[in-house]
Amino acid sequence: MSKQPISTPVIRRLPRYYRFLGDLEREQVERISSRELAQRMGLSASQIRQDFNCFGGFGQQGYGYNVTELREIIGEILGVKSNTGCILIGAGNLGKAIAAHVDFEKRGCRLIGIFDCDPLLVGTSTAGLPIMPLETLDRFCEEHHPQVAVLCIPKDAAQQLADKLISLGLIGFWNFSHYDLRITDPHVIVENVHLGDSLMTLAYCMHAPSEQK
Amino acid sequence: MSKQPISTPVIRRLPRYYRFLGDLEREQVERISSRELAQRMGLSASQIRQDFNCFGGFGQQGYGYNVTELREIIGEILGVKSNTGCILIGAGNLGKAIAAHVDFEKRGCRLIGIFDCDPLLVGTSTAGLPIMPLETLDRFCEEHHPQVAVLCIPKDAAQQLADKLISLGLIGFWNFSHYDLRITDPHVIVENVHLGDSLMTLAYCMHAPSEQK
DNA sequence: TAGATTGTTAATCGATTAACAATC
DNA sequence: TAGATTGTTAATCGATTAACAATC
Repeated sequence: MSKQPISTPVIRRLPRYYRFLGDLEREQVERISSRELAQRMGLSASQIRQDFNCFGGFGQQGYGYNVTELREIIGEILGVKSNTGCILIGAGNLGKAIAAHVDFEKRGCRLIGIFDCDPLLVGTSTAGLPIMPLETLDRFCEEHHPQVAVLCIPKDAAQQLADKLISLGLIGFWNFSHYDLRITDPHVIVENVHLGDSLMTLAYCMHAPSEQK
Repeated sequence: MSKQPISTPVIRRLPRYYRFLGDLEREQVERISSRELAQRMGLSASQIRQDFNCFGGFGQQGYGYNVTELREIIGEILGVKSNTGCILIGAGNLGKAIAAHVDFEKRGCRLIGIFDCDPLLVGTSTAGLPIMPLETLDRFCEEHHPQVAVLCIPKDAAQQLADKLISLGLIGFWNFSHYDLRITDPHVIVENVHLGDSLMTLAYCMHAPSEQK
């Protein structure tokens, strides 16, 4: 379907398209033109058409795009129907909130294990899953072959744990530790989330000479 | 100091520079060249010099940059010494985790109030702050003039609440609701955080034809 | 058919990279 | 001084925007 690799900006816009199309579906909008969608999303119509045409022509001249159909196609591209096994490591405040708050299933993921090294947490459960001791991680991975690890651990532990997880076969990291993982293996994908950076950006824009985004 | 507005990509890199320089300081590195820093951060040396020179020349030819000095300057630019009053609305899982996990102070912000509409939560406290009923929001804002609202509320409540908060004088939103706020007022800054989008991007990259970032 | 809107090519804009003179 | 590395200008690259022919 796609001939040349999709650029990062396009990829990052896909989940947002998917979200907006979901909203439109809920509003029972049947079809939408690139112009209308652009207006809603604060993008340009050109950009939207360019983006969609990275993957093929989903629209119809003179008509626009069918909302349901388009949403399904983008969902397909994003792999929302897959079932990627995820484990979460670090069941502190943030870990628990992510386990409870993020709808993994809707995004083609399934949270199958939560781990922590704190004996006080081990045995309790979050999001319907028992928190397991870190010592059982190896065995768990051998048995269940999770692909993604959600890291909610202190920065000092991150790199070492990531390396270990790679050796256990993990190939994706959703990293909330305050540390930028640097992985050499090109097959391993890392998504670093720095909430602090996001807050600082907001703070900067609020006080910058001429507020910009 | 700055003549023309700083571009978004540059702004988004500033907190990351600040973080890495903090690491270097902790490692007691005194000076660093753009080349070395680039290597560490996975950027190009050119880009780093360009970025810094948006704000003025902080380096010294033949020497490089003084780590402590540079970190202080970037901190200054980011406003880490300011004291922006923040309130958090929605003390569910995610709200509590953010209150507890994000170091507001280190980023020039101060969390001064937490609100929720759930009577079961009101009266309890998180991150050393009592959770207050939403009915007291107006009064609180009139008294304490917070500038930033952290929104950890359901998507349906977001836009309406944001509008109300703007009328109460708030000018910045750190928005975790699953809804892209669209604010017309150019003085109001919005930073939308979509954790779900981030997870989807990761999932896409893991399964995309040729994994890219 | 006429009107609308796409898909796609070309033009523009902006960000990154390369190069090098300035200078510590 | 010679070597190193910045600050800054020019060249390149890539993403966004504009334009328009194709077509529903």
